[in-house]
Amino acid sequence: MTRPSAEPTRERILAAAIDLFSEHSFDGASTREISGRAGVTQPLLHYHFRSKDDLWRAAVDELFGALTEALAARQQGLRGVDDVTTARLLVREFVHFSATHPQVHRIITQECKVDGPRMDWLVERHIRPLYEATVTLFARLVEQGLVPDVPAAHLYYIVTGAGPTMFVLGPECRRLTGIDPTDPDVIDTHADAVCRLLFGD
Amino acid sequence: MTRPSAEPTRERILAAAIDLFSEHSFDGASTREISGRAGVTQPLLHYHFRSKDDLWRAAVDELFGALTEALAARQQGLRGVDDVTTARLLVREFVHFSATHPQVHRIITQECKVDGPRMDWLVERHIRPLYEATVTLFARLVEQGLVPDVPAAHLYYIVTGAGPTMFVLGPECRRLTGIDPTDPDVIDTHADAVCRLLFGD
DNA sequence: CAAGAGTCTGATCGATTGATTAGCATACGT
DNA sequence: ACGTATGCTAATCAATCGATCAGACTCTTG
Repeated sequence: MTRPSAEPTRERILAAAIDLFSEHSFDGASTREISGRAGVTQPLLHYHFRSKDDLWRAAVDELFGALTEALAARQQGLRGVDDVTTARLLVREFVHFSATHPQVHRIITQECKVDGPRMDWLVERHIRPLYEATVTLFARLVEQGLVPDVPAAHLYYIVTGAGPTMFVLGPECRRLTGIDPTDPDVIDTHADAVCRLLFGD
Repeated sequence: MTRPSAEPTRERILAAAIDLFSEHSFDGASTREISGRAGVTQPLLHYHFRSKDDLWRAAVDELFGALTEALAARQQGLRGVDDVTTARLLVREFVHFSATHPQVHRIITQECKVDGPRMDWLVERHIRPLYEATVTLFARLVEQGLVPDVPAAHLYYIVTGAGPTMFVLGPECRRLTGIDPTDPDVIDTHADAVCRLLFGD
């Protein structure tokens, strides 16, 4: 048997941290709860990550890295495609990712409603690149009259609001409407709806 | 000088609780922080409200009471008006209220992403009535072809996502876009944008 | 004026928080 | 084979959490 590698445990801790930070907020998720779900002892968190704050940053890096990668990969396959189709498919990809990874928008809504060091870090490191890319694409569409004439920043918040909310509030959605927000058909229906409102039929 | 009445202090405590619960979540807001902002001592919270949980419920009642009242008052003034115009103006009212009271959607996104007694209580007491009213109105509009043919539940989550998100993430919006989400002109622009996407020009 | 109810504070409780320390066990380098 | 670095745990730290209790102050009532 080989010497136990640190990597698998690190990953298990990060996965537990992503879930619990996104569900219970930074303050609400205790290090003991995270270590418990990861199946390790609490001091091990401080061995792999120096502090709770460092653990949060590592978890957010992992989560937003996956989002950025998914969007970049989708865009790679769309070289030469016209702007409307590109935007349509990127919005679909974003809705789909938000449905399968509701933790992203959960963490955003937790950290970005109050000023603080975590918000500063999150915005500059992960959100701003996505925002800039979204806004330049939407601005081109508005210029060409392919999308209602709305300031791009407002379009950004409309998409990032309308797309993920149903899945961020997944448990509420199930209880309130009876609809299962993890059902692939439901996800497709929602992506259709958002795209239809934005780009027309 | 008259004997100090309990009512003003109760209101100050509730106002502080609404702000801090919505900003830092139930776990993240300590009773000492709330009492400090309200200018009273911490044991006084347990005098006016039996527990932190009771205080949270009272604060939520106050907050959602204001929302329900604002929407009801708006609808009262629209007796006899056609469905599209009614929906348009109610959505505008909702966006405006969400902009001036971002605490509403902040608390929803905090409590409704995980099952629990607070979510059950919040959904059945405050959210379901608003949901039912919204869905029946939207279903009529879809039936008349006045709104894209999208299941009403999805329209509900699109509106409750696209409307408040810019204001829920107010500090982020300011930092990310330079736009001041408390500016009345910005609020109007956003309400315009949401209505245009939903109901056309 | 005296008794009592209502409003509020200081002191303190046990529980839980993030963090630190000392030390155990195992596999690798020499 | 021996020493050492790596991965991990048990025990425990001070700080903070929600909550409780006894008592102080003030106005109302009889």
